[in-house]
Amino acid sequence: MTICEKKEHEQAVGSAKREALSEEQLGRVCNVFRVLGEPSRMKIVLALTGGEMCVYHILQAVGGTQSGVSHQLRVLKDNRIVRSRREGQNILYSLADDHIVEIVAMGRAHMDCAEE
Amino acid sequence: MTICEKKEHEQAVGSAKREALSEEQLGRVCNVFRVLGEPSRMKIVLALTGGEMCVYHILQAVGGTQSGVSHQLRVLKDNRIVRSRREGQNILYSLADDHIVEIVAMGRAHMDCAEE
DNA sequence: TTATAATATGAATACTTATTCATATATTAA
DNA sequence: TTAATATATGAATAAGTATTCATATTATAA
Repeated sequence: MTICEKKEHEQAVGSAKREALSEEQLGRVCNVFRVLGEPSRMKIVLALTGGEMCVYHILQAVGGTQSGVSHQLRVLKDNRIVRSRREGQNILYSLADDHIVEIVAMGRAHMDCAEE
Repeated sequence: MTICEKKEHEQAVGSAKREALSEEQLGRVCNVFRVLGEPSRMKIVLALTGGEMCVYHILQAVGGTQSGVSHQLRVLKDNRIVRSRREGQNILYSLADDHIVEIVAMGRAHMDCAEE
């Protein structure tokens, strides 16, 4: 592979390098997507679109094991996709912010247009 | 774990189940995010935000090996994140549609607000 | 029609991460 | 203060997948 000398490409390379995110920023952007890219977690996020829920009800909504759902909830929380508050014996989970709703909506839109 | 009888939760469970995506739909939504959740691929996508590029220039922009980038490009293409066209000896890659640009922009926005 | 350039691909390996199992913590009720 | 409920967590394993290496394919130029 020697050289492709298209001027537009070289400009694009230049701007790509200038505007490149730091490793840390890149990691943070990717984390949001990586976390949402797992069906078991996406199910939880979609369930929470309907509003705040305790773990017991999340479990009813998405299925699986208590331990599994709990682990996934922690990943979601660590990555600020969801937040939680305690109410008595229950911990109530909800989506962390509106970005999440929008991001998921975009994902669904892409899914629809990517349908074969 | 016996019973949490909050009426709102039960409604949320109900609507979550009614509106649940099929396994196949769920898989498609997740794929978009899973693919974007890998730094090596996100770098490529971000590079292509600046416009169409051949593999050689993508390689210059993101680093890594030729084989590695090529494999990642295939994953991106299979999931309709990018598309490609041949021009002589070169294959030119570009983002598949505007959804991608928007999804990535949202991811960045979430990253910013999730900053500690 | 051979050589070279540009890109793609199969197989193997190395990493990452989801899931499971057993157990721990925290809250309320008795 | 003991028992029960609700949720979380550590460690182990299993599953998935990124990366690498060697090689194949496709297009052009000599």
